[in-house]
Amino acid sequence: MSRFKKIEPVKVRLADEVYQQIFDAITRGDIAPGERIVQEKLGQELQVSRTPVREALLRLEQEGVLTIVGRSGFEIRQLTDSEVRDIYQSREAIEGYSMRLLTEAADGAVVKRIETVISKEENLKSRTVRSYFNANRNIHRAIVEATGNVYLLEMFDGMWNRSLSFQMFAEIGNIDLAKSLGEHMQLCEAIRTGDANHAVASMREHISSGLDLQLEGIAAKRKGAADKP
Amino acid sequence: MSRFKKIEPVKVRLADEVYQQIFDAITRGDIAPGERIVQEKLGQELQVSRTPVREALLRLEQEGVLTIVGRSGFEIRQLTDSEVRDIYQSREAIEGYSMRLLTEAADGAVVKRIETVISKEENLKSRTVRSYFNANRNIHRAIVEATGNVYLLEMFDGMWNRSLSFQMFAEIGNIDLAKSLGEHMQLCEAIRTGDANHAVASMREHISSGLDLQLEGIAAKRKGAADKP
DNA sequence: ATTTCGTATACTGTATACAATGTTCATCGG
DNA sequence: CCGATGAACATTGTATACAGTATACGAAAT
Repeated sequence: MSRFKKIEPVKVRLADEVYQQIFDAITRGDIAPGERIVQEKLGQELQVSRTPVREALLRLEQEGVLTIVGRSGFEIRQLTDSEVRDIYQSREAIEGYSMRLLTEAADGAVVKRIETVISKEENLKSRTVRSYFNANRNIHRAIVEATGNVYLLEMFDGMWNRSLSFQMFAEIGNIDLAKSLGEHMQLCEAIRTGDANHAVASMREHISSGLDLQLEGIAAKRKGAADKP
Repeated sequence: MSRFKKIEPVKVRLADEVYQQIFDAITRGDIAPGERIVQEKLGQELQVSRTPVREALLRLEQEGVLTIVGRSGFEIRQLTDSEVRDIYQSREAIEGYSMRLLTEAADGAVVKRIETVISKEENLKSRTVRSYFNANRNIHRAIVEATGNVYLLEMFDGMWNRSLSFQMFAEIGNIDLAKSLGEHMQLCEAIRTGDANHAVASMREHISSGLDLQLEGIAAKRKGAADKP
C-alpha cells in the first residue's frame, strides 16, 4: 500500500467535459427536441473552440442521442413509437438474461445488495417524473451490474441513453409510476426461487408494463403539445 | 416514380472512408495487435489530414476496438479470456432473445429466408479461419436481423466488432470449425418446434460451444506466439 | 397570394497551426 | 555495466483558417 493517494489530473479532456454538459442539458430538458444544435454557438456558450464540441456531438450522434440534420446542425433524435418498443424489447433481452445469470449464480449476498439499492432508490426525494426515472434506472442498472458482465452493462447504458429524448419532466399525476416502482422487490423474490425461466419472465413482464406506461406518457405529452400552440 | 435516379454524392465524409479502411486493415490483420497507431502517420499513408483520421480512431475507440495509450497513440484492444467469455455471454442474451422472438412470431417465411442464408454461407469458398468467421457472422447476423429489431442488431454488431482483435487467420486445422458451422440448420428446426424456451436453449448451447472453440484457438495462438521468438 | 429563382449566409468538413505533455534516448555518475 | 537525470522529440489535444454546400430569404413573375 502506497503512502500517498494518486493525484487526479485536474484537467481531463475538454471534449469529455463538453460531452457531459450537453448530455446533462438534454436530460434536464435545457435542450429541447427539435432545437438546432450548432457547433460554433455551443462552443461560444462553453468558451471552447469548435473542435472538442464537434467531438462530443459526434459521439452523441454515434450513441443515437442526436442526429445530423444536413448542413443545419444536430438535433435531438426523435423516436417513433415502434422504435421505443424496440428499445424496450432490447432491454428485455439484456435484463431478462441478467435475471437468468443471477438466478443461476444463486448468490444470496448479491441479491441482498440489489435489495439495498432498491429500498434506497424507492424512497423518492421528490415526486417528479425525472426522479422516478432516475430511481428506476438505478435499480435496473444495479441488477445488470450485479451480473459482473461489463458488456451487458454497456449495452444497458446504451439503450438507456437512447431514451433520453423521451423522458418527461412534468409532475407525477399518474399514480401508476409509483406502483411500477414498487414492483422491484418482487424481482428479487423471483431470483430467490431459483427458477431461471420464472425470473426471466418476471423481468419481461415488468419491463413490458413499463413500456405501456411510457407509451401512455408519450401520447399524453404529444396531445398536450398539440393543444398548446 | 421519378425518371431520374438519385445522384449519389461521389464524396462522402472522408472520416467514414478512413474508418472503413482502418477497420478492414484490422480484420485483414494488416494492423497487428500491439502495433502503435499514430494519427499523423496514418494520415500520410491515406493522404488526408489528421482531422478525419482522428475522428475515425476515436470512433473505433468508443466501439471498443482500439484503446488510447497515453501520448503514444492508439492500439488494438487486447481482451482477456474473461472478457471474451463476457462477450459470448452477451451474445447469448441478444441471440437467445432473438430466437424467442422468432419462435413466438412463428413466421415460416422468415425462417425460410434464414435457411437460405445458412445454406449459402455454409458453402465456404475458401477454407481459411477468416472465411469461416465471416460465414458464421453472416448467419448469426441474419437471425438477429430477422427479428426486425434494429437495436438488437446494433448490439449484435457492437459485440461482434469487439471481437475483431482475436480473430485468427491461419488455415483451418481444426475440423470442429466446420462442424460448428453445420449446426445452424438445427437452430431453424428449433424455431419451428414453436417451443420458445427450447429455441433459446439451442442458441445458448450453440454459442457456448463456439466460445470453447474460440478459447482453444486463442490458447493455441498464444502458445504459437510464445514458441516463436 | 403563391411559386420560382437567385443570391447571401450559415454551417459543416477538412486542413493547418500551436501548445502542452508524455516518451525516448543519450549522457553522466555510481 | 546499470540506474538516474535531463534534454530532444513525438504525439496528442485544442484552436483557427479555409473551402464547399445546403439552407434561408427576399425579389420577381405568374
